[in-house]
Amino acid sequence: MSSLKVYNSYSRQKENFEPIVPGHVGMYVCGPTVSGESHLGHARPYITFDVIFRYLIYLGYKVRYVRNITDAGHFEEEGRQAEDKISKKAVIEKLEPMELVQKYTNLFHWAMRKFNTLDPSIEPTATGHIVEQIDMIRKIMADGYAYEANGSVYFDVKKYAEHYPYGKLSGRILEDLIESTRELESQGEKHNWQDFALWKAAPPEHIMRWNSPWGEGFPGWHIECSAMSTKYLGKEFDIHGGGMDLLFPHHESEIAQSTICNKHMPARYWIHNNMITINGKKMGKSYNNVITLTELFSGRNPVLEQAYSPMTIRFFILQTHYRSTLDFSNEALQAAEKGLKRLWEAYGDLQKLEFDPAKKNDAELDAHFTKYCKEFDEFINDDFNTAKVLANMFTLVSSINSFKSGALEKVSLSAQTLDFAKKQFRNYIEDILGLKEENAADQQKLNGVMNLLIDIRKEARSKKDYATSDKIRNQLLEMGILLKDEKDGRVSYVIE
RNA sequence: GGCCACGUGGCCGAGCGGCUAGGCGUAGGUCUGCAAAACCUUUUUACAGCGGUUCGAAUCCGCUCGUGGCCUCCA
Repeated sequence: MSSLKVYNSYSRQKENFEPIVPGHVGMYVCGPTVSGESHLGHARPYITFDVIFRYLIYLGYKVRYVRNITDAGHFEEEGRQAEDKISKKAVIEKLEPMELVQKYTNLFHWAMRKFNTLDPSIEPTATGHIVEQIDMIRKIMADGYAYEANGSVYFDVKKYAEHYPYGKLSGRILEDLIESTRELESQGEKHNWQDFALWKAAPPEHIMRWNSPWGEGFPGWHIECSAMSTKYLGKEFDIHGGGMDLLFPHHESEIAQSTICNKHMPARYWIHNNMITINGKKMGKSYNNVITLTELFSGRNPVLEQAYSPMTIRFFILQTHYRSTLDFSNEALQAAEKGLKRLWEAYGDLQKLEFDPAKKNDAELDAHFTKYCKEFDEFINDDFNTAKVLANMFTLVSSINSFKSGALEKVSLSAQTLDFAKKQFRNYIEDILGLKEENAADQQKLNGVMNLLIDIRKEARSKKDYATSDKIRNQLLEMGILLKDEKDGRVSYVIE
């Protein structure tokens, strides 16, 4: 069997995956900022890394998957006034900051469950690790790579770049950065424009604030991931993941901080997923083109022609390689919906197939099935190419349907091949790709059925055909569905 | 302006030097009281343009055009 190869953003090539500690994998993925509702773009990394997590487990690794919750909020760009997005919005909504954070965290978890993602092993919050962050900043200062200014602490990028390969991950050269400064913003209290904040002094109106050796303030954006990944995964761990848009400055800064503090590059393999676009543009708050997950599930957004179920979206994302951009469109989602349905039905049929010794074995067909099923391993090992795995499945779907329709009635797979195919399909569809039966999506259809029954019952009652009306009500009750005649004449139902 | 990706048949999307990607759609057909659904088959100048390397290029190199990402919060 082939071995796992992953594309490492740091080296810009595919590398054999070899964990630091045999049999164990530590993986850190940048989690959501819970200052607002998650949108389709956010679904991509968490589904992508869920498949990676699942596959590593499938391979037998003991995986510790750490995905943080950024609940401390970050200050805006230098030059503009520092502001904490979370506390700003909380004032508007008249909520406690932590209340707001809790609300969006819950919503995020709800959506992740809908997507059938496995829970991370640890989901640390930034606000819960202020102490660790302060400790880390102190170490960096003690080493002389950070300086204090008016209660804020900045990382000295220029000094770092003199000793370490700053910019390697994102393909940036410090000199270019200096030259490419488009606007001559005042660098203020920073020594150099490229320096980034480790700690920011909080202005009086800032609600989220903590005591620190440098006065009241809040942590800089990048330090939380360095602190939490170090705490739970160690000074060097296997995989660090996130969206491509985090390459710079976020991950570059993380590398710098951790390298100084821990005397070690934090991660061996950097894995980045590409963006989801809409009309060719990245989906993002600043472009004002987001479709939130609740809108997607309910269809309540003007650009949506219909609601799309979580599994449709998961499948849609898996049909593309994670490092390619993926453009949203109703047409593409609808194609995914139909494709998933076809795959799922054939999968069910396959599991029901029984070996029939009375039928003639077709060696060629046997080889065909074996080859295509074996290739699942090869493709997923090739930098998690879920698109190719799915393509192979669809090729076999035709054959499976042929068994069912009778076109291949006269022949049969060998017991061994059938068994292998069943196993591979189950392992990949359910365990690795994380697809599941979608009862929730059928809720709408159930509604239609119920309304039909309710109408029939109404008609029967109006004709005093109580035998029929009672039959409907009583039999539904036996199934656990209670019809309720409301006072205003409407009929509702409850599933018990 | 700097750095980096990408440009595949009606649409979406694999592809990493030779061998069928796949999905959706289309067109035939099977099934069916009718319809829908489902299923089968069909879709063999698709690879932005122009050069080059090679026995052979969508795939490597160069140039041109186009789109996008990062450089600022961002998955």
